Amino acid sequence: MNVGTVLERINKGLESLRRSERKVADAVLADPHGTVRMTLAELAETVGVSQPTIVRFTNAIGCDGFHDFRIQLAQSVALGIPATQSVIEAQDDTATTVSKVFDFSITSLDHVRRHLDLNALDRAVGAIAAASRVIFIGLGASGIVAMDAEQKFPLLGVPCSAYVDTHQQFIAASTSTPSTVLVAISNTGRTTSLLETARVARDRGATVVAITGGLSPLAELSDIALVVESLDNTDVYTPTISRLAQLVVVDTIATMTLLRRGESALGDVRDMKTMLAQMRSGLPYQGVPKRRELA
Amino acid sequence: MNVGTVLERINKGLESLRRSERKVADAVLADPHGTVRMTLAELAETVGVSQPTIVRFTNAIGCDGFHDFRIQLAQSVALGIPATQSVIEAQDDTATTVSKVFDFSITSLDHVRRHLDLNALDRAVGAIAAASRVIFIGLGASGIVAMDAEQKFPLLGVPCSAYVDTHQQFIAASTSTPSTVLVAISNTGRTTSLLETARVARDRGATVVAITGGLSPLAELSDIALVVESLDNTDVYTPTISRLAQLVVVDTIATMTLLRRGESALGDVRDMKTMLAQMRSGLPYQGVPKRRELA
DNA sequence: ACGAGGTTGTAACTTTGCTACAAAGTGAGC
DNA sequence: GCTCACTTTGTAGCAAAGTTACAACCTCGT
Repeated sequence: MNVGTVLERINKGLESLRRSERKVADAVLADPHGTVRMTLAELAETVGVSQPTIVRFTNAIGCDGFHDFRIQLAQSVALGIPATQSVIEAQDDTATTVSKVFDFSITSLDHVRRHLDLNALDRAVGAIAAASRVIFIGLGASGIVAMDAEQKFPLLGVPCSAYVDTHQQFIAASTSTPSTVLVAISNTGRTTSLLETARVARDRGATVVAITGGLSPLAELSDIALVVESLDNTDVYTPTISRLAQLVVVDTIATMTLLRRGESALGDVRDMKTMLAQMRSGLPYQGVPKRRELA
Repeated sequence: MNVGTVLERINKGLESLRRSERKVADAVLADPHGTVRMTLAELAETVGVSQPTIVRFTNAIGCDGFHDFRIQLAQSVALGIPATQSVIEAQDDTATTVSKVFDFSITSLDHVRRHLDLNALDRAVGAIAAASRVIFIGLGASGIVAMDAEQKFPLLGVPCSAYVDTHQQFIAASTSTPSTVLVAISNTGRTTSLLETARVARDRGATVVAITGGLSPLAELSDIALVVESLDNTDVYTPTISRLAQLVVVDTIATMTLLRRGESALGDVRDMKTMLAQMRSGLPYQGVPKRRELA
């Protein structure tokens, strides 16, 4: 019952509400921000129904009284109005557009945060941490995520590479071994060439990890499927949000891998950061920094 | 006074609180999630102070009574505990680690959403929409953002390219003209080579847009500075969050550019999405789709 | 040690949200 | 087309929560 944010639940349960309660729902959806600051009496007044009706409404959508409703609504509003309930329009001014784009991004991340399969994540980290070689593949926006991963994992001592070219992806998969982990990134999970490549890797005994937007052919053929639901709606104004969530999932895997590697890898990363800061400023190489004690 | 979320404000004002109020602050920070569900009396009980003290505390941190405090705290908690107040630790289990990484990402985006300079953004969009050529440059994580932009802007009819190699960046800047827009992406805003390149473009009359993490040499020399504060803390476990916010800012610019271009560009994007979906599935090219009426 | 300033708690008060019950509306069956 | 059972909505009183005025208490300087 209580899955998703209040706003999502109101939308979903809209049909099963009584007529007066429906009026309440409409009023809340019309101005969620305003509703947060209202008292029970005020809301009843503006909607034009009695106070108990409001309370019954809050119960109907899975809240424990008006108090609980108000808090949950406040939390929902804090994240923003999700893309499923809002559209960017041509007449929106700058502030509105910025709000909407950020709202979409934040609510999307919140959604993934709630729905990520922790068990699958654990297994993916285990596989990557144990791998002799990690290959990230993706096309388009997912290719960006693959390249981002390629920047991150070598820091942790995991030898890895990313390929955003279908031929090179195929070649890499063809040379994989049972100790290889192939991370295939695709929001649709249906891109033909990527599926072929993943099959090749699987048949060569590699572990295939999929980062994908839902149940899909890619998810099915992979050993470990990380489903990152993007809630991308079809509106063309809506920027491609899926890649953000994918990036954060990759961040999470990287962080967890680092945690497993323990203090030694941690020290390496610290040294790297120090040296990188010097390099950026154009300073000559000054030798590997002395290890400070750990925090 | 009321800048930032409640949790941030509590942390900042910690010193200026009375002793009993300080006890309240500590209790709230120790368990923000639990505090949200508490009543005034309960909180007073658990902290070991009187109810009016709680109320005075809420006023001290800029809330209008306990009610307002609870709502603001709920909103703060909904976004998550920011990286400035939390550290990923080796003993964290999977669920905790995931929460923390997502919390850091979401609170960071929320921070940018609140602090983005809308005026600068407007000017950046105006410049890009009017440009004959747009060049995105960045190194490391910011290079990823540049490449992401390169994927997005051509869809809007803006001719653009991204360079993640210092030499190619320099060459591109050297061939820029007054109708060129150079978007330089750098979290530190201090990387020597990037600064040199930006200066070249500026001296050739190009418009330089900086996407950077704070006031920095890069921000100073650019025509339009988009400051995207990242709140990256120095902890090595903390993944590089800056790039996420940069990506969303690029998304925002792209969306606003599309809005300015109007219906014609919009139709192009729709056609592209249709054709791309076919191509992904391995279907042969079936001709440009007929334009449907607009939503 | 005494008193002024600031700090904290007590108690009465106001507002707010909840619930039992009554009234009104709705629809099926005769 | 009327009646009866059931659902839906509102009224009114009540319990609980938050607020405020004031008194007691510390604390620090003289």
